[in-house]
Amino acid sequence: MKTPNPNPSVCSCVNLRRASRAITRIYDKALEPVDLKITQYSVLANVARSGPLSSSNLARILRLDRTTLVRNLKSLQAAGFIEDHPEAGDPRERAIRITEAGHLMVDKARPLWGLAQRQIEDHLGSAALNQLTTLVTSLETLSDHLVLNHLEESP
Amino acid sequence: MKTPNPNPSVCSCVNLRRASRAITRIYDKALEPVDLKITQYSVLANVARSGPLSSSNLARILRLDRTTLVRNLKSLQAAGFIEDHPEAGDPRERAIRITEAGHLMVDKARPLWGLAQRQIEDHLGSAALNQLTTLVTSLETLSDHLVLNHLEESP
DNA sequence: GTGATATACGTGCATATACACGCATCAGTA
DNA sequence: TACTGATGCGTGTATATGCACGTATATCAC
Repeated sequence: MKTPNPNPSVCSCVNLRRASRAITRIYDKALEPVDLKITQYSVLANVARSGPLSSSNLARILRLDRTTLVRNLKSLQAAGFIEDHPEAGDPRERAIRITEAGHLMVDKARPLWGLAQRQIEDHLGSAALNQLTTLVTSLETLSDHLVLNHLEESP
Repeated sequence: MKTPNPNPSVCSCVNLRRASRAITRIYDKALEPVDLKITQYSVLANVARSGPLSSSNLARILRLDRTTLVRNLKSLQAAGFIEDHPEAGDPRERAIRITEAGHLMVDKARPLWGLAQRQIEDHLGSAALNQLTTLVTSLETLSDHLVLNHLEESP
């Protein structure tokens, strides 16, 4: 008999990371038919919804490190799902926009994402999902507080 | 004015990944003085507690892909915190054990980990932490069900 | 206009994550 | 004994994550 399902850790961080890996497996599996990962679908769907925007702004929306996002965009660009053009106005800014192929892919992937989402809802229940959204906000707030406190070094 | 704190996503997976990144920042920041990441501390503390064991067994305990663990162990081994020796008996198995330096590091890191843990407990409350452990178990069970269903291909 | 500060962007580096392979060995079986 | 399936292990490849650093440009104060 092998170890079937080890208990949660005493460490909240380890538990959250475990939960994150588990749910990622579920969504990645659901998106397998269109050869997308949930991370890629998430970025693509966001660009589709928001319209052209800079990588910095997109990173802020996704709460993702800007440089991480830049690399994640690379695979989507290589696949032809997004474009990256210099923007008129501020020459530093570049505008990311979705392509026609990108739109088609989002339309194909959305129902698969919905499948995973429904599986999660059915299995966890709406109460747990609400608690999850609270958890995200709470942790991001605390993180901002603890990690980004180089703002008030009262001179 | 910049976007301070975007709302949670409609996607539970994206939300959990965001939460995972946020809490990882908090613990990594706490462990900064000893130059360890929470992922490394987690592995090291587990090896310290469990005693010598194979990478496969450790991966099962941590609910981590075995090949992922193998690479994570590399940095700990390079730092001299763990050793990896062939085991008597089955020549395929190798036994991972903590070194003296590893023990010292765990002792130095534990209070820093405890600091982060307490910050999380204070900020989230014990109810949320209990819900989190439920969430982990629930998601891992579902994941095992959905992803590892190559066991019953009723012949 | 000049200088300080903030912002936008990319790259180098290190680590984390997991799937697909291949190799070696063990254990059960014909 | 030879075959077969299960198990333990490592690597190749791809993606994800974030910090440190450097470059270019805008903006504000003077």
